[in-house]
Amino acid sequence: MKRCYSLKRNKEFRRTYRVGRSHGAKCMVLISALRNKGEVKIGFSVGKKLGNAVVRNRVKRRMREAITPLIPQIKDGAKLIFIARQPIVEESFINISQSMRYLLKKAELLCESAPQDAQGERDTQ
RNA sequence: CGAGUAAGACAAGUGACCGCGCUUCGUGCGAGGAAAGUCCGAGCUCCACAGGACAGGGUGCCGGGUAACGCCCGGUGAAGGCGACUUCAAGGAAAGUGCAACAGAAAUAAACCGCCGCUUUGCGGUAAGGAUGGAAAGGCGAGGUAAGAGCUCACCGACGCUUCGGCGACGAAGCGUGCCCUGUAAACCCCACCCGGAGCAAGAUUGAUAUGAGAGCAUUCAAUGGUCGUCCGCCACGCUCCCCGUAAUCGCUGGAAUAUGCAGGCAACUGCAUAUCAAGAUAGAUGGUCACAUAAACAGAACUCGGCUUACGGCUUACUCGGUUU
RNA sequence: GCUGGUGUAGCUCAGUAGGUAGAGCACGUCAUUGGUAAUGACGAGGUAGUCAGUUCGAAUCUGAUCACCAGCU
Repeated sequence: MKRCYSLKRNKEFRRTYRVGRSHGAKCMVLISALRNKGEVKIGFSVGKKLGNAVVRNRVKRRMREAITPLIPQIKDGAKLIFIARQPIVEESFINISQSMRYLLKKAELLCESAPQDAQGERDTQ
């Protein structure tokens, strides 16, 4: 995941929290806000309760790696925040990326196009 | 074989595909021994080139090392352990002040009981004995005495002096003093030495907003600020509350650097020569999936170094004690 | 990253130039009441976040460590 897709400023985080709608899964929560213009921006929030710095970094890295193949399919102007929950620490990579797909589908942020979907399927294998 | 003591290095690598940051654009480089805690010491930066006095803080056996240190090395002394070995904030209590609960006759100064003597409602001598206590007037034995007492003597301890050894802390030997002052300085304190303050969110440059709006106080002194706690001294200048705004670049990695060899030193460490350049992010990079029998502990750089402390995995070497066998 | 502060009974807090650790609320028992509340009496509950050190003796002094809280953009 390139740096330019990441959600950075505290202000943007606050705006997304205020405007966005939330969807939950077992190991993470998605907060999403759809704006008309702009690029896709994705932020990750990993709280201190999950563990020490090594654990938190690993969670962030795996979440970033899981979202990367999905970025082209996300609608323009989407601002996303993924909040990690305790079970993600023990979760396998495949489950993480599947639950991300599930959350994005639930939030209706994926573009509907068959070949990209097929690509996603191949990735999960 | 068991129990222990000390020291040391390593704590991940290779390949495939897909990624991330830096970039001299080349498939070049890319977390640790503790990156951690922030407990010390420095570099660097700014504040009056940091001035005076008083506070305040730190260190505290000796010698050496170091840019510096509260760190390290080698010694001395004390304490612990059968031992290998380990630990120690280890100056001064005769400069002064304070504190020592309870118990005990008595706690820093002694006569409550006891013992002895006498001129016996008492007076005097006496610290050998007396359930306490952390600490009770050097210990123990002999002589001595009315009873006792370093009163006298031997040994041990303490203190002082001299000589010798050592750079020194100190040690050894000899002589003398009957021994007149308990503990606590990690209580205040005294002595010696050290410390200006803040910290990369330091600070510099370029922008933007703009001398912003409202309320209160003051308009000579003063007050306030300029990074010291107080005073002096110096400089600047209206101050306080509240609302709005606060971006980018640099600082940012070549350094008391690392590796190897030689030399000096018991060692810590130092000198010389050669070679090398090895993360630099800014919501914060080092990853994901798989294979190699199998990757497992503690753990993630944020200005940089030197230490200390704490967390933790398996391994190697040397030594000590005990048991068994030869 | 840097700088401060706090840990004492179930809860909220006292107490410190070192000497048997206390208050209020809450809890238990008894009294009071026809019964409950309020009230009164009695009682239980702590080794002071943890581990070392100094001291005869540590909640208090010193060091290390753990947890929590606050401030600086």
